[in-house]
Amino acid sequence: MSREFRRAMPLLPISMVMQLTELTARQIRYYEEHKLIEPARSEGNRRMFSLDDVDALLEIRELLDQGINMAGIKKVFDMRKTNNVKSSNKLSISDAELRAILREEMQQAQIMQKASLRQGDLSRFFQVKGE
Amino acid sequence: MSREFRRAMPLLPISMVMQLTELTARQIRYYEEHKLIEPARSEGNRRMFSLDDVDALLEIRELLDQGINMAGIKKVFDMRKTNNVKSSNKLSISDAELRAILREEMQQAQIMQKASLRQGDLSRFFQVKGE
DNA sequence: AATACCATGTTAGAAAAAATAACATATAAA
DNA sequence: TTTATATGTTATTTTTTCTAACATGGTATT
Repeated sequence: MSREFRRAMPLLPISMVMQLTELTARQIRYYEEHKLIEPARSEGNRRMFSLDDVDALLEIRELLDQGINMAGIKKVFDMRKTNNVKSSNKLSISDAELRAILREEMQQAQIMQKASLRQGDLSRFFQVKGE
Repeated sequence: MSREFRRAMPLLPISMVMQLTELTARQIRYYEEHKLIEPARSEGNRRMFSLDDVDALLEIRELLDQGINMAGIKKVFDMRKTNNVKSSNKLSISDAELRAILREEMQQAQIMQKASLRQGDLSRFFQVKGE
């Protein structure tokens, strides 16, 4: 419980998140606008991000790199959310479904050959899920 | 590599550290002046604190609460440092864990102290959207 | 081809946070 | 009492972040 709490704790200013995710402030705010993340706000209205937020942003970046657009990313996030509710644990069926959606979205997106950066996972810096 | 690296990573602005430790900015800077902590600096010269820094500050606060003055705290810190080098991990690790536990308990206490929403755990510190 | 939309860049102006530095002060030590 | 400690307070400047608006290159649609 407390580990989850820590990961959900809003601690980081946007500058740090920019560095960790290699996203611009504009992008981060845009994704918030589209409800992909919902960072907390400080008293003075500054966004404060949790490690969970950073995770989400890293995943967004990864999906973007794969040529998936906002609509697709939203779908992926929604599916993940509902899947988590149902089978509170790891995937297998959900994984297959997810791949299906990904393929679909990738087709529609006419992927261009972007050198696929390997996913910059938070595990470089933080304890993730397992530990 | 990762665990220590993560905990040593400078992520937090001073405002967060103030809330986590319940120390004033003045105090935190004063302890830095006395070399009890050495937070990193951002490009623009802002102090960025690691979780290790927060740990140290929590311990400082604890010792202060016990009536120990700066000189005493310095000594304690020095002893711990040399102990870490000499008797390697066994002692220091358990000690770090102890502090971690203490911190968790504090957090838990803060949670309990207030019936809160899932993301509202820190709502005395932050204004969370939709609250 | 022309148009519209999407995701992001850029810029301006305002507000908040944080830095340094100086001076103030209550308590403890000498 | 005088001095030293540890922290408060205030002023000023710099950095960071915010919102909002407009700009733009690439896709998709018509």
